[in-house]
Amino acid sequence: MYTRAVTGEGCAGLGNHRFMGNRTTPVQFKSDKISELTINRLSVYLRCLTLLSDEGLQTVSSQTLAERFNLNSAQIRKDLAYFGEFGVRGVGYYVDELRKQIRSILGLDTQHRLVVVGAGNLGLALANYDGFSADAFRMVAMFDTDAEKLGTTTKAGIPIFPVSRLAEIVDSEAIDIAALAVPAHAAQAALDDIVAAGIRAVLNFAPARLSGPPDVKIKTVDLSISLESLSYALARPAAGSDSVGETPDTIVDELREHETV
Amino acid sequence: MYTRAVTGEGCAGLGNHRFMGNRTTPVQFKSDKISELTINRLSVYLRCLTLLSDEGLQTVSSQTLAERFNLNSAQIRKDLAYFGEFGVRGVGYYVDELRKQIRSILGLDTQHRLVVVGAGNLGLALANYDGFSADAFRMVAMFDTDAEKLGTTTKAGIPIFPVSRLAEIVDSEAIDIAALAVPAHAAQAALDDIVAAGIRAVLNFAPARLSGPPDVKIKTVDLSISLESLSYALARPAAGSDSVGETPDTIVDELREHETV
DNA sequence: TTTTGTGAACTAGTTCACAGCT
DNA sequence: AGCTGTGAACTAGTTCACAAAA
Repeated sequence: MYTRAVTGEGCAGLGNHRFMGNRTTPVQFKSDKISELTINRLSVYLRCLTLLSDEGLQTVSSQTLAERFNLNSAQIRKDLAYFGEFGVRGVGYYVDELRKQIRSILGLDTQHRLVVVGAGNLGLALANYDGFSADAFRMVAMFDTDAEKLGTTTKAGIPIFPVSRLAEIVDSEAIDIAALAVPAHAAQAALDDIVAAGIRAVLNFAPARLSGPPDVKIKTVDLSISLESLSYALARPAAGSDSVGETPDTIVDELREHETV
Repeated sequence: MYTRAVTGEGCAGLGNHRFMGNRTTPVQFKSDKISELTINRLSVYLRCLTLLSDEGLQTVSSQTLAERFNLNSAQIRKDLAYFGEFGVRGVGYYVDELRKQIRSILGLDTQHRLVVVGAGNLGLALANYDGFSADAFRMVAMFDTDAEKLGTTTKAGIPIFPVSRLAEIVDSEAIDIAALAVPAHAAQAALDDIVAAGIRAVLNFAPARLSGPPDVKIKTVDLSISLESLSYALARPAAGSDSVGETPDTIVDELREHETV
């Protein structure tokens, strides 16, 4: 059901930003519960727009954007419409303006400070990973329990601390987000430490179902599940070989409450 | 025209298709088009069952399984029912029997041989990652274009070859699956090489939309999108603080055809 | 014109609730 | 009795198609 937003009541004022949010909440939303799928697509749109911007494009229609990147134009419009009226009829969207809006919606206009818990292969790779936007995300520290690793730094110079100092450093370094890269059996305990330290957003790489308070956002990236679904696809030569079967993107996922394993 | 960009998985029911798997397809399926969501949950169920098996449990009902691991019992039954009748009324499911069935469905009863293309931080971490079941997945080789890395091996002893030898090694080593861990701008070219070498299943870590033939299964794990959705959650203190908001799982995702960026 | 924004229609996915088997 | 397997009901997400704006 289309919440309130749809019933035309939404004269919440387009474009004007009310500061309801205390912290950094620039854009006013028309609807409350926006799907994770929509949010993920926003990231995709942002990436596409950046490419177009680099090409020097000033404006783009949902139609063109969709054709260029194999998206659905109605979906683009609908996704954006949840957050405001960013387009101009007869023209399309102003590329740089829309990029700015999406960055704002996603909270990418403020910098997030990250730590990685678990200095194994994956944790070290994440800490040194240069794939995400450096101005929105800054890697600050790593934590591990292995005495040999403590006091050292990664190749990129990220220091490694004992987990016992997590709360202290989260506080002093204003850490926002933690990536959890410990073995499955240690994941719940590590998550508890992370939550106790005051972090409310966790990117979990442990193949485990974790439980945390409802206000902590846990996004799990499960490599085993991903690989196993490839295994399934191989076992089934079927697939959509019949038609143009396309499938855009999709995502990872998130969960909130209780959860285990 | 629906064509391109769709979601979930392939196009809606159009042509009927295939026959069941020829190769290693032991279980007979009742339905053709099974959702990616269902497949991902199968992996979760398998993990849960393994835990129960380790605890010595012989049988388990969907009810018990759901309570223990915060799943939905009707969904468990429905997911399993797509593939056969594995339960016994009045009893539940035989744990080890069901594990075997799920492994078979997911193709985990045959070993898959993997390569990683891109020997950067992430690629090396993947090659050495010990998180996935060693008997279903075997890491065989890595590929890179950086002359300095060639001829060396990873900590775990995986050799690194030039990308020019990809087709040769895929063939001689019977490689099944490739993980793609190169920078976004090089991803499409690397995918083309992988496809040309005969691989039909790719785990893509590049934050790029890739295009390949329809019969090649590409599963993208996009760390940037994951992080950005956490950023969104932080920007919006809201969340489901209102209710017991639960959100089961969800997944990564997959795509098939053309795709860019 | 062109292109947005959006109700309505449609499709996919989840949960309910119960007939029927053990 | 206990529990599966499954149609039916419901909820979520996507796509259509068009009125209204520029």
